[in-house]
Amino acid sequence: MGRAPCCEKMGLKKGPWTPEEDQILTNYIRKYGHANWRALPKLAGLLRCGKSCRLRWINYLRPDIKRGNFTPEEEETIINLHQILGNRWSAIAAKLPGRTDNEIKNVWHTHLKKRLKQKPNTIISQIKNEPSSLTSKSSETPTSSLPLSPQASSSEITNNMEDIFPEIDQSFWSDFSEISNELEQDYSYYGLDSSVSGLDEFWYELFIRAGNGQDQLQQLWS
DNA sequence: AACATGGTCAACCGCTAGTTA
DNA sequence: ATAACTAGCGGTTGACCATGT
Repeated sequence: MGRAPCCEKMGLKKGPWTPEEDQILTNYIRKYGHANWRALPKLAGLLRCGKSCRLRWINYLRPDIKRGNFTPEEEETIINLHQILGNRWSAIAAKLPGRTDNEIKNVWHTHLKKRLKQKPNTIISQIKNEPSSLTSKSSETPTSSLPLSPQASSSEITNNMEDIFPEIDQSFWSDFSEISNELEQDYSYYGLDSSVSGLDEFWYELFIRAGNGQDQLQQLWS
């Protein structure tokens, strides 16, 4: 499979965007949309590659972008989701309307990672002491009203996670479903307790086991 | 005032998955 | 089936700015 050539042709501009370029790109997309990023710069009259245009639009020019500092609630959501999803920035961004994966990634590396390093046990102890708090805060849905019974099996949990995190894209859930099925088939191999009875305990078990066998878990998520 | 250092964030790079011919 | 291509993702870089010495 050949690698797509990008920005290799001489004459294409790189580096920071000027207000004029922003204006041209915004006007073009408002008028014609962005069905084909590769063709767009030529059609719009920009000396940029399609990739650069796409990034500029998604991370900066899109009208629904929320500017300004992250709220404590947003930061908490990022921390919680990162515990579950790892570095799946686009999946985390899907849970935070108006925030981009790039922005979340930057915030994580510049602020949140350090904060967690200072207090490494905060999240796990929060889960352990008050397991329902994480789920209800991050999903804005009270645990009691989740579409799960306290006796839900892991497959039921898996099937209902799309309702709990509706904005996360479909591909993630198909991956997750596959992994969860494998887990259910061989609980003992991964060291999970098959008597785990509900969502909170399921995640708690998973986090605790991740602490002891992170390699196995990383393999599962990769 | 001048320089060093560290933090922030926009943008780029390289890879993969999905689509099309 | 497979080669060519595009879109999207996560990691990394580098310019800029603030702060410390």
